[in-house]
This record gives sequence, C-alpha cells and structure tokens, in this order.
Amino acid sequence: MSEYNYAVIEKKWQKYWLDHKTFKTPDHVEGKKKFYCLDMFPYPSGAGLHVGHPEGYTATDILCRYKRMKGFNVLHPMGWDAFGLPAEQYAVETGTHPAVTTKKNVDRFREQIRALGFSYDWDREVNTTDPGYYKWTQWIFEKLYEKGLAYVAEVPVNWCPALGTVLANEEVIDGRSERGNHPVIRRPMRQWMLKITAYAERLLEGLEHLDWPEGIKEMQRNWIGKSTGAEVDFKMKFTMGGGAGAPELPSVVTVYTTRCDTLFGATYMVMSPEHPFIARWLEEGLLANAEEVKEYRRKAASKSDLERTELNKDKTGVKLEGVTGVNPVNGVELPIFISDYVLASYGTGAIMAVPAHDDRDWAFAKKFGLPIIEVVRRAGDVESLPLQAAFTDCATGTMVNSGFITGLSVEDAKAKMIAWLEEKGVGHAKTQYKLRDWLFSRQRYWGEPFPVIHMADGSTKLVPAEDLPLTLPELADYKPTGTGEPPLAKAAEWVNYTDPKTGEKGVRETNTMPQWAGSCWYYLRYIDPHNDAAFADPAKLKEWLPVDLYVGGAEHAVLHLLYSRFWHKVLFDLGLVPTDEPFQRLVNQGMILGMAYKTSRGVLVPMDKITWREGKPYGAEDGGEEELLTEFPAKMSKSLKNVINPDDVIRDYGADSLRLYEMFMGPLQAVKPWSTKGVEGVFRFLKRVNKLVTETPIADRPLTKAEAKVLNATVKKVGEDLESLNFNTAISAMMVFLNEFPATTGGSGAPEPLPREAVEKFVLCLAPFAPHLGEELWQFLGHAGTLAYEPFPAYDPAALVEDEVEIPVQVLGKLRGRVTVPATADAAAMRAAAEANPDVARFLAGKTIVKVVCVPKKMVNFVVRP
RNA sequence: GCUGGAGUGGCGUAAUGGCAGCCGCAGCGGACUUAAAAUCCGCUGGCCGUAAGGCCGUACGGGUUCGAGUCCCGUCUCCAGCACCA
Repeated sequence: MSEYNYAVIEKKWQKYWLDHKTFKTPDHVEGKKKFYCLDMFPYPSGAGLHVGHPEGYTATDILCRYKRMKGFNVLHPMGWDAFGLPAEQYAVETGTHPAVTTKKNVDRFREQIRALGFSYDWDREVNTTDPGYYKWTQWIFEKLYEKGLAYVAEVPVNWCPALGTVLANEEVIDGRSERGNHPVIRRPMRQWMLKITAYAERLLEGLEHLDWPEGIKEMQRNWIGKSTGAEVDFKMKFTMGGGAGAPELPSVVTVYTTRCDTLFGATYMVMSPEHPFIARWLEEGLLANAEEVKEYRRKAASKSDLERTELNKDKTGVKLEGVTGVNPVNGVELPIFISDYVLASYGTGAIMAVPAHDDRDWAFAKKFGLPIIEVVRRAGDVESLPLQAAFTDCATGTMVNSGFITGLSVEDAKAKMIAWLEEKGVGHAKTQYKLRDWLFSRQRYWGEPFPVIHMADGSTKLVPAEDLPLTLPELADYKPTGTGEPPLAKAAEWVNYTDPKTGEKGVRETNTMPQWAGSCWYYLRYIDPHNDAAFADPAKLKEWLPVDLYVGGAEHAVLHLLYSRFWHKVLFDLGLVPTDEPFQRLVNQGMILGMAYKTSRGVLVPMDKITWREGKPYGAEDGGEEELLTEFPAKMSKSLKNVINPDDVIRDYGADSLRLYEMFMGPLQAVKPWSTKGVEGVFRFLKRVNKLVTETPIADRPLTKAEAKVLNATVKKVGEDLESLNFNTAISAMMVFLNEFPATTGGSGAPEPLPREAVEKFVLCLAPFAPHLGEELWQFLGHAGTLAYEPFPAYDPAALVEDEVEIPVQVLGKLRGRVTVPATADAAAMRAAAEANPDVARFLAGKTIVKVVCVPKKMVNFVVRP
C-alpha cells in the first residue's frame, strides 16, 4: 500500500465500526469515569448536511475518540429534531405525509453523518417524531400540567391573514411572515402557556455555576431581564361624576418604576392602551374624549409589532380628559395619557413619567409640550442649566428639588423612598422580570398532540399515562383551516372523545406542541433510549448526568437552552433527575462562511456568474462592464451560489481531510471563511503521513535523543491541545512533527528506517482527528482490530529537557544578538556570554550598564545609559 | 443605544509579560519530466543597503514595565445578539 486511497479506506472502516459496534456505550463500566459529550441534534432538512454541521460534530468526535483512549466510558449519541414546519409545508403542497418526508430526510442525514466517520453509538439514536419518543414528551407535559405550570390563556399571537395561520416568533421577521413576506398582526387566541416565569429567579441564579461562554450567559440574563424597583399607587381624581354607583370602580393606578427616587420629578402618567382600567372608565362615561380614546385603542390594536416598536420611535398618545392622578409624595395632580410606548405586558402596564431623567419620557414630553422638572443633578453641578436631554446617570447623580430626599445619592434616595412608601402604605419594593410565560401551542399538524381532553362539562382531563402516546391522526390534507383553527380539528373521529367508563363526552385539544418541546429533554432519552416504563432509568440518569460538554451553534443561545434548563429544573424538583442543571459546559462553534464577490459599486455577483482569469475573479453587474471583483467572506446562501456541500468535499479529498480542515481553519469558537485550497493543504499532509508510514522501512530500535525530543514534544502538545479544545494548534503540531521528525533520523540519500515507537505513537495521536487513516495505518503496522481503545500515548518529560538553550540578548529592549548557553547557566554566566557576543558588544561599547535583567533559559536584557 | 466578542503578512492563523508571524494557503525560484500534473527542495512582513547590517511594524492615541500583540486608560472599526422592559 502506498497510494492514499481514502475512498476505499474510509468505506472499509466505517463498515468495520458499524459491524463491530465499536462505539456501543455500556451503561456503566466499573472503574471507568464517564464522559457525556452532546451535539445539538439537527433538524433533518431536505437540503442535507452543509459544512456547518460537521464543524461541531467533528470537534466533539475528536474529543470523544481521545477520551476513550484516555480510559473514559464515553456517551456520544446522535438523533433527530424532526418535527417542524418544512415537512408540513411540503405536505400541504404535495400531499406527502410529513412522516414520509421526515424518514427520507433522516435517512439521508444519517448516511451523510456516517460518511464523516463519527463515533456515535447508533443504538441510542432518537427521533422526536417517533411515538415511542413523544410518548414521554407528552408525559413530561402532563407533569408540568399537574404541577400547575401549564395553563390555557387568551393571548395575542402572530396572526398572518394572508397565510391564514398563526406564526411562531421566529417565523416573523420585521413584522412580516418569513414565508411570503405577508403582514403579521397581533390577535388574541386561546393558547397553552408554560409558566417559565415561576423559575425566572432560579434560571438566572443557576447561570452562576455553569461553565458557559460569558456572552451566552449574558444573553440569558438579559432575556430574563431582572430589575429591582418599586410599585407606587396613584389615586385617581375624576371630574365627570367620580364613579357614584360603581363602588368597584378602579380608582388607584399602580405604576412600576426602577427610579422611585425621581417621584418628585413626575409630571404626567402614561397607561398602555390595553390597560383594563381604560375600558372600565369608558364604560362608566368618565372620559370626556371617549371617541378619541377609543380610536387610539383601535389603532394600537391593529398595529403590527414592527409598527409599535422600530418604526415608531416617534411617540404618539392621547390625553385622558376627565381623570388625573395624584402624586403620593407631594399631592400634585398629574395628567394621564395612553400611549403605546408603554407595554401592557410589562410591570403594571402603567408608568409615572419623569421626562428629566428618562429618554422615552423626554421624547414624549417634548412632543406634547409637557413640563420637565429636574430632580437629579450631576454631583458638583450647582447651576440649574436648561436640560438638553434626559439626565440618566445614576452613579454621579445627586437629588435636588425632592423634599425629604434632597441631597442624597440616587442609591440612598431609592432606599429612603421605598421605606417612606411602605410606611405610608402607598407603595413597596418590587422585582420585575422581562421573561414572559412560554407560548407553548402551535396551530400545526406536525408536532406532538397535547394529551388533553376538554370535557363537555368544562373540565379538563389528561390522557391517562398508560394510554400514551396519543398519536397523530391521519389527515386527508394538511392545509391551514384559514380561521386559525389547527389542522387537527379536521380529524373529526380523533377529536371527539367519549370516556370509556362514564360515557361523558369531550373534545381533544387540537393544538400541537412547538418544535422546542422534543429538544427540551432529548439528552435525557439518549441515556436510556428504549425504556418503555420511564423516560429514563433513574440509576442510569445518576450515572450519566450532567452532560459534560455540549457543543452547538450560538443561534440557540437563549430559547432552546433556556427552555431545556426550565424543564430540567422542573424534573429536578419532581425528583426525576439528579442534577439541577443539564449542561455543565457549553461551547459554541463559530459559523463557517463562504466567499462572496462584489463589484466596485458593491453589487454582489453570484459564483456562477464569475469568470476566472489567471486565478482572479471577473464579473459584471446586470448590464454593466466586466471588472475585477473584490472577494470577501459572507454567509453561505443559495442566492450567492457559494454553498459548500460536504459530499463533494468527501468525494474529492475524503472525510478525514474534511474533518482535519474544519478543525485546522482556526479556533472552534471563531467565525471563519471556507477555502477549498485549505482543504488541499491538509489533504497533502495526510498523503505525506500515509507515504511516510507505509513506504519508509520501520525498525524496532530505541529513539535517538533528537528523535525522542521531537516525538515527546508532539505527544505533549497534541494531548494538551485536545484537553483545551485547541484542535487547530494540535494539527499544526502534527504537521511540525512530519516536517521535523524524518530529518532527525538520518542524513541524505536512502531513507533511514524509522523507529517503530515513534511511528505508532504518532499514528495514535493522529487517529482521533483522521480516524480512518489512523485505523488503516495501525493495521498496516501489524495490529489487529481497532485502535479506538488503545491508550493515548504518554510523553516523557525527561526527553524534553534541554542541555543548551539559545537565548535572545536585548539592549534597551531591542534584540541585538543571540547566544547559546547551558540550560543551567546562572545570571553571571548568561551575562558573560551575552557581553562576549560581538553584535551585542557593539551596542554596549561606550555605554554605562545600569542594570542587567537575566531570566534563566529565556533572555538577557541590558539597560544602559550613554 | 445596550450587551458580548474581535482587529497581527496578500489570505486563514500562532505566540505562560521575554526572539512577532509557528503551521497552512497563495506567490516566487529550483529539481524531476519531452511536457504538464503530482511530488520534492529553497525563499517569502515593509523600507534602506551589493553585503554585513540597520530602521519601521500586531487598528489608533496615551500609560505601566528592564521588556507589551499580551496588562491599564481613552478612541475608532468590524461581527453577533438584544432593543420603547419604566
């Protein structure tokens, strides 16, 4: 064997691993530590794998192969997050059942993933659309329901009139549908909600102890959005009647504020248009400008989210005529507005406005000509200047014009104000979260059915656990109903329910669960994937949890990871999992970009419209002159035609080259552009490795000192870099070995025999990265079977000890020469050797040596004066 | 605007506060070949110089240090996420 025939080698070993179940993971091995390494499982789309998928998967695979060689019992599974919209939409268009599409896509994904030589335990494969799997998704939902964490509510959803369906937030982009670009409005509908807000504080606190990227933790913190402040009661004064005959008339508006220190600066109040009091006041005829108010409320309701936020930095609102609010700190009567810059869903849906110290209130006050009272001033500023903008710096502010808190710092003023409010019974400290309850239902077919029956008497009944899974009914067509009613409503037989014992009638819930449901707990099912009696055996969960390393894209930074943590904590509280958090360590792989080309005017030119001359790209925008194009990295996209297909790379260079290149490109976490030339580089490396091992004679002889040094340095570096996930530098170290080692073994002419020890250790180092070639060379070296469980080579520190070192010599910090000294040389010897060097002496001549810095084995630096 | 991350050769990148640019790509020169591909060897940050060598150089401006790509302060640019959350 001399040719590097990757196609043959890779097929051969993939078959071997599969046939021998090489990577089957025992539930427990006495004396072996466990290592649970998880990949974010993919949605098996019709387009197949792209080069982004293998990036994280390769990194975890290399680490898992390494950990096995280090004696760990490694759990490394793969599965499919297969519910979801694309299969359903394909079903709508073609009538093909989503299960059929899903199976086809899964088969293709599995085949592609196997072609990359990943060491998954395929006996643990899971699929969220498998009834045996979603039985337990439904079961966990029932636990949530029983715990009072699942409830039904009328909430506004993203309704797309043109598509006749409800959309998930992620399917709405800038207020329009991702598919078709139709407008989306908010419309209240009956929905299932999960009470994730009950866990807000624990989800926040739990982040402290996790080894996750700081950015991801921060994003989750922001999403949870904890703020501390106060609720303050404002009494209402009505000029039209005052509510005689309506004793329950709401006459105290509670506002939420984080700046109760600024209460003396409040000059008006704002309520959200949806605030329930407004409707009551309108009913009671307390608002003089009722028509105007109603009109504003109507307009606000019909606005899309986009119109209410981004386009609408320009404030709008209507003053309520006939009602004012009394500021509890000073008795001042404040006008009240409704405006959609106040959100109904946060805090109390009403605010006190302090335009001098809040940017939004400032903008509103300026537009409506409202008074602005300064109550916080930068410490040291004496004169009251006309404010140019809201002053919002709490750190440097001191209270002014504020009665009993004048002169205090902002922090002290808040504390004193809260104490005062509580004493007077008009307010209290309050913690708020931005996090909302999780909208958990979708008006879709291809999702988990809710195991819920709405009985005729109005009660809600769960499908008994022993009757789960509740499977999806067959449908003739999957089209949306157009009314917002889910497609399952069409399955009349399935929907109508009669209790087998009592004969009572009911209807089944026709919403389905969102795609997040199945991915919330899949890492638990891998631990015990075929268990019929429980989602997983508690003893096995105890063995394997938590996940030691979770690798995936940053796009799941918030939702998936937050939802998963929520479910996990609920299961923990029920005593069903042994840990409080699911994923101990998280790493995000960076996106792989493609190359894109643009003209001098910045017009993008797709790959297939580019002419290459002498390696340079030429192209033209429509109707323009051809010109030399500028190359830059950009997201791979169909429109730019720069998508790289892993199948093509494997065909041309092999899976080992693809794996090696994806890791060699740069740090795992970094965003980096794809380069086909770069693949050729690592391909050449593998060819040279193959040639060296198979074509050079190998002898059983001890290593020379020089050989031992190169070998041990490589083994050390590769091992350490694997532990720290620095795959790129580990590969670089192996390339250095290949460049240097043969040179150490002999002179010119006929190849010197290589020492067997060095070759074998090098092959074992390479094997986790390029497992097919690794196995093949291991076999060539005379070993039977797989190297997957061979011990990873240890290095000998003694071999790395140097007798002599070459050290730099600086004069005033500038490099002037190099000297070779014994590694044991002391400062005096180093200095003497340095001064003797002619290049150094030249710069010392005629100067006074003030100080000499000598760092043993590192460097010498002379500090001199003229 | 807020939060997180990043700025180093033509390109991807590498450097426990101690020789900036390892490794790879591209480029140049050479060997082999009728020729090409493949392969192998050498050179390759910029400027000055025949050379020895010198000067400059890690986004920009300061600072700490014998010594800064690395630490501190400030500025700019790029990427990602969030964004009327009171």
